Amino acid sequence: MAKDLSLHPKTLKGLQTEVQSINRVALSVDCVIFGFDENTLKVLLIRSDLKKYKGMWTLLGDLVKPDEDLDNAAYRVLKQRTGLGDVFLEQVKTFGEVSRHPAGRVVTVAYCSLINVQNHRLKKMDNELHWHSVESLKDKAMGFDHEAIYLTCYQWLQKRVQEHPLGFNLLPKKFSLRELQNLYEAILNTKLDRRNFRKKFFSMDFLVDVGEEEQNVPHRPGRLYKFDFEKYEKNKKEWPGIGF
Amino acid sequence: MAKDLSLHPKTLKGLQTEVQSINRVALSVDCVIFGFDENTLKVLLIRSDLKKYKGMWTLLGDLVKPDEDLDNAAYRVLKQRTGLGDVFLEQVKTFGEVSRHPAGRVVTVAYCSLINVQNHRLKKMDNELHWHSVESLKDKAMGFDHEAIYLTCYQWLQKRVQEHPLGFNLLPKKFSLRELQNLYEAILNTKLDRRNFRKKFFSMDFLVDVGEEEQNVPHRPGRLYKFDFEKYEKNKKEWPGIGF
DNA sequence: AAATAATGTGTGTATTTTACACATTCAAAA
DNA sequence: TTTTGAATGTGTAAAATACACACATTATTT
Repeated sequence: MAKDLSLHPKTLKGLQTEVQSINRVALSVDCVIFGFDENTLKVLLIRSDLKKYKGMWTLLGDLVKPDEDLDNAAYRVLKQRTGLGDVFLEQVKTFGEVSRHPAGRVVTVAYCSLINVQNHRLKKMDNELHWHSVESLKDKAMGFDHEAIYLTCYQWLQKRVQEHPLGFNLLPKKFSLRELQNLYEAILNTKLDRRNFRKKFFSMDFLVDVGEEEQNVPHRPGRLYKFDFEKYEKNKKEWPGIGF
Repeated sequence: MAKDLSLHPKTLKGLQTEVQSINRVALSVDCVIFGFDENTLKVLLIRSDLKKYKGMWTLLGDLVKPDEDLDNAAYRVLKQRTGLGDVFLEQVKTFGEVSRHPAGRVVTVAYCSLINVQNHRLKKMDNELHWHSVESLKDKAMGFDHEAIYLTCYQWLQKRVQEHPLGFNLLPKKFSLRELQNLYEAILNTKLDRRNFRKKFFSMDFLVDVGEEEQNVPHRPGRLYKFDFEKYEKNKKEWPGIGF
């Protein structure tokens, strides 16, 4: 049985013995990558090659390297799979059940990423890399504990998108209010009132009219806006108030 | 350089090779244990014995054992130090910077715990185990990256306590509204209006009058209430609304 | 018995949310 | 060219919620 690290951490050498002992686990990151396309919220998955999970879908992940920060590992996976850098990425939760991985103890840190799929083609070298609508995922089986991880991240997104301006990461730089509303409706799986939605976002005062209009829409084009981060930082309210 | 786990996970045997390879790290849990006493929010810390952090304070933690779930490891640490079981404990964030630990790569999963210190004596076997007020911690140095971990958990608590009924875990089963308000004021570091606070909590409709009054107070005693979890579950609102 | 200090209850105002209606503009169809 | 359709863009009233604030009540202490 391992000695207790914190109860008797007398010397650095003693600690090093502990740290380098058998008391170690494999550590991975798994990315839940969301995209928004055709008014649908989608998740990027790859097919599992493992016999045990034959035909099932899994999140994109990899082992964390010994000299690699967690965030960097997640960025690496993301870049590797999508070719995209400088995208939204945030740690959500760590899953460490002993038997969650058939190959042994693997603890995984789940990340949520939001990317703009506009003008983005997946690298088809990975021919089993596909977008799956959140809707369709209800009926699909996922390998490992990836369904639990995905659900955690999806619920995290649903909550988070209501209290922080994350959603814009899923849209092109310039977007119409209709697109923004479609996004929120897709994420929250609700219908929202168009006028109140508009009023809400204008009142928060971080949308800037870029003076352009939608192109190639089969109806009256809407104005295009961009999200102004500085304005948001200046005006954001600190006190949400108690309520539950 | 390690092979990519997800790009080529052909066989279980191959995976096992990866998982059991050098590609492993030490994993620990660290608990930010909050208590509420003398109208003050406090954190339980131990003094570091490490030379590098001589005299500094650190969180309570330990290495996760190879056959131990993360949550269980945190529970174990908590039980070991406080003697308490069945207490509030929730995972907050994982800290995995490569050089965060002087003894080598140690990734740690931070947990936040809320305990009721009423009628609770610390096990003085650990004579360097002490409560520290959140206020006093501003001026104290902490070892490792524990200040960052503590701050993350404190901010997490401040946000969380406003949207979920966590606070009750810091109070005795029966409490007065004044105690509850003092708790919120301590956590949020604000003054709240007594009448509106009262109205707020009564309107949420999960406080049950236990028909008793405060004892041994030097003024008119207040009524005692308890938190009714079932009532909360029934009445809680689902839609907080967009706003940031 | 008086003074003190906290509990317990409203009430009016401001702010925010919600429901809802109509005119405008562009594109496509006639 | 005109008409029609469909979505954009704006406003207003009612309802709900948050906020500021005052006074009577009750137990303890002097």
